[in-house]
Amino acid sequence: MSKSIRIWDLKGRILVIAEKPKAAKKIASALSPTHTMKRIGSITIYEVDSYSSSIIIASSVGHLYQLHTSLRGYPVYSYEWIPLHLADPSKKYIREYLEVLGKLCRGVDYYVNACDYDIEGSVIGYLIIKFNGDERKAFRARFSSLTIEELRKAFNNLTRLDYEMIEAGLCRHELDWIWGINVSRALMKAVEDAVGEKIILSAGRVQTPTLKYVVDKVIERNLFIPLPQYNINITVEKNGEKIRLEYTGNPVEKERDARNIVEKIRGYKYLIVSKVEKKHHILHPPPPFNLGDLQKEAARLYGFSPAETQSIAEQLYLDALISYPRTNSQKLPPTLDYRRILGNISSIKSYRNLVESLISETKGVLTPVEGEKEDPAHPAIYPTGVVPGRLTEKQWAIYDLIVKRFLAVFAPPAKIVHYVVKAATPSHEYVFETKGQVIEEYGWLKYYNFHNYHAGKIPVLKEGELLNIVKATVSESYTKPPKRLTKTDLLRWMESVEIGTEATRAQIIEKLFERKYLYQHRKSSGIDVSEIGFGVVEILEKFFPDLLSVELTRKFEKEMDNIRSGVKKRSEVLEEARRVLTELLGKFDRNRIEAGKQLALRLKIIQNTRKCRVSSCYREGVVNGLCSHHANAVKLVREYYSEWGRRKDITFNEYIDKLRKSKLTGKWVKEVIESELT
DNA sequence: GCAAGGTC
Repeated sequence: MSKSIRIWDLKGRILVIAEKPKAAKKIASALSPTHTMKRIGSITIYEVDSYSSSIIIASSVGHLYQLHTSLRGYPVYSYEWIPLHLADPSKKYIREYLEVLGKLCRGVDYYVNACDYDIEGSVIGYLIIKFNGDERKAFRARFSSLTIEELRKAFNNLTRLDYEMIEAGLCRHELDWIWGINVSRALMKAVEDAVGEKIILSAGRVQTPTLKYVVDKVIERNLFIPLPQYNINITVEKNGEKIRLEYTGNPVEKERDARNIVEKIRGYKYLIVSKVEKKHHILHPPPPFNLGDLQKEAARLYGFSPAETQSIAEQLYLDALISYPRTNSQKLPPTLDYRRILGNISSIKSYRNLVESLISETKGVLTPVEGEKEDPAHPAIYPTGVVPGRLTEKQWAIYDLIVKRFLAVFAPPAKIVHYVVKAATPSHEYVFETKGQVIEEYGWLKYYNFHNYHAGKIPVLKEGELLNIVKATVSESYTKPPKRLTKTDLLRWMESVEIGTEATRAQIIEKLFERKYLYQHRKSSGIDVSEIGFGVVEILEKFFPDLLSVELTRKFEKEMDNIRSGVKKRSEVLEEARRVLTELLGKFDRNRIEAGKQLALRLKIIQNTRKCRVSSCYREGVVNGLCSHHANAVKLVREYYSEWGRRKDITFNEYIDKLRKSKLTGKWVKEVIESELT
């Protein structure tokens, strides 16, 4: 049945189900400007009557059902959908929505699933109709934005229920559930069997690759050995003004080479300006915010965690100050009345001048820039124009970012000059330079004033000019370890490999902290991995390697596509997953006590009889009494000595002493220096 | 109790 149908052709009572209250309201407005509003308890529903039908628009609040099992132990493959408030007491507001929807479902002739048009929306509406109504009398409305035009089109082109999407969505839920629940239970049971303690551990398709990403970075840092390198610094003079130039060949690897270069330079009295280059760049405004971009900016400017920014944005949304924040889109709805919003914003004192300036600068022609990213259900984040009442300092900070970003998207580009001045020795053997950038026109930077561009000056130098050398020196520096990751780095990584969603990424990062796999490093904004964090990754690497890589997500996505295109059935995909898991869990069981002991060691519940010789280490000694990481550190310290020797005259003992005193040396390297090499 | 996903 590919034929579509108009909602107005249905006779009798029709229930339209939206994904959330705000969407229900927009749908009601699109169906009829004269719709009526009714309250049942604390819930609002809308009614639209025609001569032959009565349409009720009601809303869900996201998922109302959750997968659940009453069985203990693993492997467990039997589960059912139960109301969310029964599974999670913190969600008790769900109950009232479910009661209202249940009652409405039982009193109508037709159903329309008008949840967001994606696999989750298909599941949300389907389960409500399946458990409370009659899916044979159900239709689907398909729209990609909540504008009046799109909505009207969707309700004039209702199709049958989209079973391909529903099946794909149900399958995604079930796959995540059987992988997550079974492997989490296996980890917990292992510890319990080994040492009799109940500790909450978990693993999953999104959280585990994220943990593994941090673990790999921390291993790299902990094993880091800095290398010396040499910079040549030169100061020249012009009209009594001193200018510092950088050697274009910096850094130099060998100390002797650097000293030789400086000796030669000192033999010359002056440098010749060989090139003066000015490049004009146009810097276009950034696109309007999606949630990820907002989280990154709030972290960069105010140090807010992604979860905190999300929570504040949700509060602003519920106060109607901003549009829906859980969006990936960098595009504004073309039908939005930008002029009206700007007018309202200008009544806020701190924005009046900015808005006036924007209107005059653009001559009232408001064309927003947009980014590449899209979202099937929502546009980019924008201020609604509702004037805020009292806001906390943090709420104000987020609101201010959103308003200023919204202003900036209409503003003209900024103009920047990049300059490079090069000067060489008379032999042209050695070339030095000074670079910088200067703002010519502020453009959008005036509205979104959160960038460090300076209106500095360009040094006035001409090609062929001579510059007296006043100083030439060598300075020693060291290669730097990779930076500690922050929560924002994790969020950015999750976005880049496309795991998790706008709504869940920040929560999943927090979950890794709740499990105590990760913790905040004391003296920096960075993240460190705990012993149990390392331990869980090591055990999973051994028994459930699929869970550590983002490839599992890619595999799920392919299976969802197969289901949507009819190539595979949900039951086949689940059958395959059960087969794989049963085998892996079986192998795990045969090694469960040993795995449990390894985890218990890291939890410091038991002591290792064959502990690594490094006193602070809880891992097992496997190579000459050292754990694999510390053994690796010893090997690296020896290997790096030859590279240090090539760069600089130094004895082994002096080298070890340098590493011990340097802040750049990795933690495990320092530990083996203390216990093994002194 | 354990996942990941939606939204107040």
